[in-house]
Amino acid sequence: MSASSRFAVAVHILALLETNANQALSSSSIAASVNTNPVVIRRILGRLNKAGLVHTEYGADGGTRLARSAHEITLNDIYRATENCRILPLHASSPNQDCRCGRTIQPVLSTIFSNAEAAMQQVLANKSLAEVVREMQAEAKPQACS
Amino acid sequence: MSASSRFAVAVHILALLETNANQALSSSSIAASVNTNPVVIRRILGRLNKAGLVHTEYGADGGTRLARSAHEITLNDIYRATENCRILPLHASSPNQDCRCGRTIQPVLSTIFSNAEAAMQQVLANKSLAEVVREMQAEAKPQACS
DNA sequence: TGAATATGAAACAAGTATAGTTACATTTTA
DNA sequence: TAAAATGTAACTATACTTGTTTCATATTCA
Repeated sequence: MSASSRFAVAVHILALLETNANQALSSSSIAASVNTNPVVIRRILGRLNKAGLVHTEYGADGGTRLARSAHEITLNDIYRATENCRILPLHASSPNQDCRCGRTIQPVLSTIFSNAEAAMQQVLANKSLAEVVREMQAEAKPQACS
Repeated sequence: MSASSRFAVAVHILALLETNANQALSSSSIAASVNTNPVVIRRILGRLNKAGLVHTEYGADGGTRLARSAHEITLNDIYRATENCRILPLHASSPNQDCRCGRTIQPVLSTIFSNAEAAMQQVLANKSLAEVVREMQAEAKPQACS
């Protein structure tokens, strides 16, 4: 029932693009930060491209940049670009339609599951990429203690 | 990772137990409504048993009953009993710790993902099994039209 | 007591998704 | 034209879920 790690990697990629906004980054250089294969990065960049979150250029000196300001990208934008499925799936095979319970459970659950997923996405929608980058910079600094 | 339908099936099972509260149900009869194998049902019942949501008895005339009132069982109780993992996973392998972004992304994401998951579970916690059964009964009746 | 009926658990197969890798065609720039 | 980059296909390994068979164990009742 879990999502994939694509979402986490996608946020990582976009945070990296934001902190290096002066240049286009290649999939290889991104892969070095994520610690994985460049093709894995390119697969995720393909989704982010299709969603209009990044802009990629071919060729020598090519690479990827953010397509819009980090203030205008929410984590939910990234989530929807990278994950396919309902996070709370219904039955694998259809319940027995000759049973009253089997007939009625799925429409009821479908509504509830949609509401639950919407609540999760609302939290993501309230967090921008810019905020994430700011929190990462705070994380990098030593904490003041009392 | 493929998604698990255990949660949906577990709600189905418990709704069936509630609507047949006068008798203990065998895994075979439950399986007939869910349209699957009795062993699949017993695996899920094992989790529900461990969580204290149902009570199972061996032997002829055995079977499973709700361990407490349907008003006192929330969908989040069922969710936590049946699903293991974080719903929004972090990176599959640890990012590059020599990169500032690689070092700081995971603690930041971990907090955000926890908040998002908590919002989802809050929706589930606000819905009792009794409400689900009521909605299923409403679903079974023909709708009045205007 | 012994047959019948349950559960619990182990073992296995099939299906599906992810993550990682290699390889190669294509595009762009110098 | 060479170099550097993307996009994509194909393959492997891994992991999880679902479904299935099998069998030991517990309980009830004739």
